[in-house]
Amino acid sequence: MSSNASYLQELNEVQRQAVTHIQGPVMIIAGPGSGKTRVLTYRIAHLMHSGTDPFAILALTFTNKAAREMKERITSVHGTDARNLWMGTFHSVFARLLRIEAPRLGYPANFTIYDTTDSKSLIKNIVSEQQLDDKLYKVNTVYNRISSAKNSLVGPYQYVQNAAYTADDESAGRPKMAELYRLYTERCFRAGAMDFDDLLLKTHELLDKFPDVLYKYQNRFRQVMIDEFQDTNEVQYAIVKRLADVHQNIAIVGDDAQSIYSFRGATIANILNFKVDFPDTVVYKLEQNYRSTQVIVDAANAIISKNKEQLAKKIWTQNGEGNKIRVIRAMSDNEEGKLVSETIFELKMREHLHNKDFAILYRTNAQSRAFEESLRRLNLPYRIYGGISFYQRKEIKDLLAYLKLTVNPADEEAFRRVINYPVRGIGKTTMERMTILADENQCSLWQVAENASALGLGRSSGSVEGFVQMIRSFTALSERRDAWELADHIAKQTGMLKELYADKSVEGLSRYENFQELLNSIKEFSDQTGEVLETAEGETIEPQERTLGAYLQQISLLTDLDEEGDDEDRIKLMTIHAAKGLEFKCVFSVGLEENLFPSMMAMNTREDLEEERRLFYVAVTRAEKFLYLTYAGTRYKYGQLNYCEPSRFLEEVPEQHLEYVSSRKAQAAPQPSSGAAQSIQRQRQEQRQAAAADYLHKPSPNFVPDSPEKLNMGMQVEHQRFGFGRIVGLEGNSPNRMATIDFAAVGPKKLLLKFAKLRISEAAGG
DNA sequence: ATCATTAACCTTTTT
DNA sequence: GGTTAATGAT
Repeated sequence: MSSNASYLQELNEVQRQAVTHIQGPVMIIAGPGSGKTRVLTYRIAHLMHSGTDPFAILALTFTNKAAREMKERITSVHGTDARNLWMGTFHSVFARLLRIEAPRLGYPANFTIYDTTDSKSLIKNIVSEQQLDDKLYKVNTVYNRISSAKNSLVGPYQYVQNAAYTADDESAGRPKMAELYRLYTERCFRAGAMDFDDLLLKTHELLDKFPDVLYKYQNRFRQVMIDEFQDTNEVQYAIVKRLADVHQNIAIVGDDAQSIYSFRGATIANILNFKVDFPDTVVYKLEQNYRSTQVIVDAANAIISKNKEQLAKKIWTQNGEGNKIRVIRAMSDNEEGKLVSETIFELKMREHLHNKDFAILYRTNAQSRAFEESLRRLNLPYRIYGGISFYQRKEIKDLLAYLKLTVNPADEEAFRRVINYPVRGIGKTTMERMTILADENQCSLWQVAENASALGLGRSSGSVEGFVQMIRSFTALSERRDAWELADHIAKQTGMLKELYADKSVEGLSRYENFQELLNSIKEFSDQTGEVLETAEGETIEPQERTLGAYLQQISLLTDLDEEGDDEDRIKLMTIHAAKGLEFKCVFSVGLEENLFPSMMAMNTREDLEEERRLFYVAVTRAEKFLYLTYAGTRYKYGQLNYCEPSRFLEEVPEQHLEYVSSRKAQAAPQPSSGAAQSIQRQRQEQRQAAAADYLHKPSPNFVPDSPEKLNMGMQVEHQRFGFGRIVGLEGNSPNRMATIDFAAVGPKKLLLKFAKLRISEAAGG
């Protein structure tokens, strides 16, 4: 290699081989913490370093965040032209491709992207229009059925002819499923809309139907890389397989042990097929873990070894042994929250950690509330990832719907959303009549609206046509104004802004703030200058085109995991799924109970259970230094109290790596070795005793912490939890100034003043 | 046609 | 527990 390729020095032997092997198919099996991202980024840097045009490199990830991170790291290793890479999520890259090629398939270039909510709302409409029983044809069922068909490359036409699908539907008493799929597809098409799955399915269709298009992209992308390959589904693999078919330069990176998305169609078969489809594949295994302690790596290995289906590999580490994994049992879900928060509070001080070093990982989003409450009570800053995204809020979707209509008036979901918001007297009856008319004429609702009076809509014609005029004026304006100016105009013109401003309730205020935040984000987008770039082939593309359409596309593929704020010093709360690919100094894997984790839905087949176990493996391997496993004895579900059994997964962690904690007092208590189940029994008793003997200090009713500058040697102070004590030592300078305080109840403790909340109860005498 | 109260549904996991 | 569709009153 050339002498200035100094970045190769930073890699171990296997990593270096994987990075420098740039001809032909490569499979990189990357265990947790094995420097996977490093290998990916350095490989791309190396490609460019070796003369590959960045425009010829296609790099696909599953999250925007992973893509963004990689771009940043490549830029820092290699230089500035990382922005020219075709790098992003499967969905965003192919949306971009479809933006160019969609007209070939009869879609407008400015097609709308339906998010899950849009899709489900459309399905709901169709089911009711077809006068089918919505208890039998549940929205979620229909949606999932259609989605999984799409992910398996089965279109509506193939669906009817596919005995496996139709037989399933028949036996489930849902013979109309195929018809619903057909209608749904048709409606999306008429609305000029693609759902998430279409972005993949239509890309595949495009490459399949048009040899010239296939040829174009096969030759454009001379290097293809895929991250988290174990999560790819059938369509995704079919697409990349075709793209790499000619040059065979394809590198996949993944870990079968971290495959946790089979519910979304991901299939391990892709890893097996890869070797068949690309017979010259060279495999590299990254097995050294740089992330976690010996104890954590050992425990993770033991857990995953319980699975039958897996590729052979042995993850090892040179890191120190580290602390034992602590198991905390709480009486209830609320106490679980309290114990976790208190443990964080304490550990943060003892180990001088930051908030952002902590993560609370759970199986379901619904579990977040107990932690949220207890963290707030202790004044610990946190951030919840997942749940309702910013872009899912009503006030946000409303404005976005106007913007979408401006770009693509055929968009049915956007139309329905704002046709009567703010109220303009177009109600249910009118909408029903319009829906029927659209169906009779095989056209969009918009086209019906355009001809409202001609089609005989009667009284409402006036308001409907007024609406049409308004949207047309927005479209006209959008040609002369940027995205922000238009959004601002719409907000005022429609009266939305006024209406939101008028609502002075707490929620109303927050809705208004969200609305402003959206306007700001549009402004930010508009203010960035667009750049027109040229490819090696002399073709012009505008990857950062600052149009309204581009803005809408970008945000429709955003998750709230992608939102800013990674650097903020907050405790992170998220599902284990969302945590994949991340690492934290200290991880709490919570809710380790039967029927929750493993989930009740996932205990029917061994495959399901093994996926849950891989999920547990992912949770455990997120931790660098400290790992806590917690569970509760009772938990509320739908507001009903349920008794819980400890998860079977707890028993799969080798006993010698565990330490059972009943309260802060009992932390150091030695445990004679015995079965995990027995220990859990014992823990139950200890917990009860500890609860009775809880010495915790109750802060004075008017407890308000004093600022750290006021503290001096010898002062009597009160701490929220440790009670009263005297300052016997002060060291360091702000912001890392520390005090040693001799507490009456718990003895001397060293506290970081930045975090400790202390109230001066009595100044030092003399 | 709109607002307010009631009933049902829900929870895996996400681009 | 909380949201959201369906019913009923103005």
